[in-house]
Amino acid sequence: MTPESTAPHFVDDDYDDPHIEIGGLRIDILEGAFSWYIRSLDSVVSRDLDRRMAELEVAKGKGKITTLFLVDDYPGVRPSQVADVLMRDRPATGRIIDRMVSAGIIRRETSTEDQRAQALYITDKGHELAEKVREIIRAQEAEFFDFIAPEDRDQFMQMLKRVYLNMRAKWD
Amino acid sequence: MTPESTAPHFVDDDYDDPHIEIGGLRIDILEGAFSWYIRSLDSVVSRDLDRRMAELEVAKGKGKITTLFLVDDYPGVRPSQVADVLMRDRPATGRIIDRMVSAGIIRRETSTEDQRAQALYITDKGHELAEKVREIIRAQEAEFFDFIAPEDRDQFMQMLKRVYLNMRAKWD
DNA sequence: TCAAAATAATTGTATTATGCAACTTTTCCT
DNA sequence: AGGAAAAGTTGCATAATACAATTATTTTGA
Repeated sequence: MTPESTAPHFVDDDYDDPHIEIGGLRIDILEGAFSWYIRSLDSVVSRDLDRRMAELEVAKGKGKITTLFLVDDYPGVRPSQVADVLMRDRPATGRIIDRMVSAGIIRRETSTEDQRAQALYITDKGHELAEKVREIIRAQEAEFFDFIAPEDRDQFMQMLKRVYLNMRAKWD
Repeated sequence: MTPESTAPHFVDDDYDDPHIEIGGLRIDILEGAFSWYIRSLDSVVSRDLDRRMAELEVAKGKGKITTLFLVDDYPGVRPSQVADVLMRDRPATGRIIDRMVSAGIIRRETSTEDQRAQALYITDKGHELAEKVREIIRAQEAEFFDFIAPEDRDQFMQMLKRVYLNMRAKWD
């Protein structure tokens, strides 16, 4: 989108500095741990996302956005399938769905094939919401990760994807 | 540690597959968003970490581990400095500290130079705990990210570090 | 065929996080 | 000295979160 020349460049950062210093404190111990970076990045990204979506019905917490998109894309999807994508247990998934149903975003029906199971459907309101949320996420990606140069962008994305897939494999 | 040849290799994965499929559902929409991967990875990593630390006083939630290490490494560090590292507001940080003080992990004193401020110190119990936690994190890193080949490991770490630093810059 | 096992989802419980706004106390600045 | 700034605390409203136990339905298999 933005020409590479105008965007701040990834390589400009002192990325090869062996230690990170914050307010005079060197946080050496924490470095070297993937988990620490992942968890720190998550805080910032999630908080920013919450702010951008503050007025929408799917703000706060992890799972609602993915659920919204899944139901929007797969009419009749079942809670257990959603739980599987979310890598969360069914109670947690069920409560996410509860709230979304109360908000009139999705609709719950009993599956015709299996009386135990439910089939989820998006409502008109939910579909509109999904469009808004997609736009917000696009905006966040553009504004928040703008410092990553296009080449590095692909590489970082591929790495995240690999780690994600391997982590899923470990999870199942 | 483990020789490269025995570890499952990073490059073996179908990392260049353009879409990810879970239980028959293609989650194309979610791909392309850094935030989605970061948030998903966080869930898994954090949950695993919580399990490993279930019996310890710093289990659950983000911030306690970093706080523990900071106080252990920097005797007299102030809550506001901790909040700065955590990128969290002071109430949140204060409550983390409250619980750690109650648990006898750290000690709170009024700073001698500034009557408004506090100085935090680790207790013997806290120091022991820090050692245990360091070991747990080492174990998690080894077991959880074992599929990343050594070369890729450095690369991924550098990328995370760059993104982290840029995100901090945006935050301040 | 019918009881046991597996599967789908809900409910209950206890703990914790989270962000924001309002407030107190102390220090800094001019 | 007087107001602004800074360090922490408290209150409040929402919600997430994991785990155990329960109900209802379907599948399995002897």
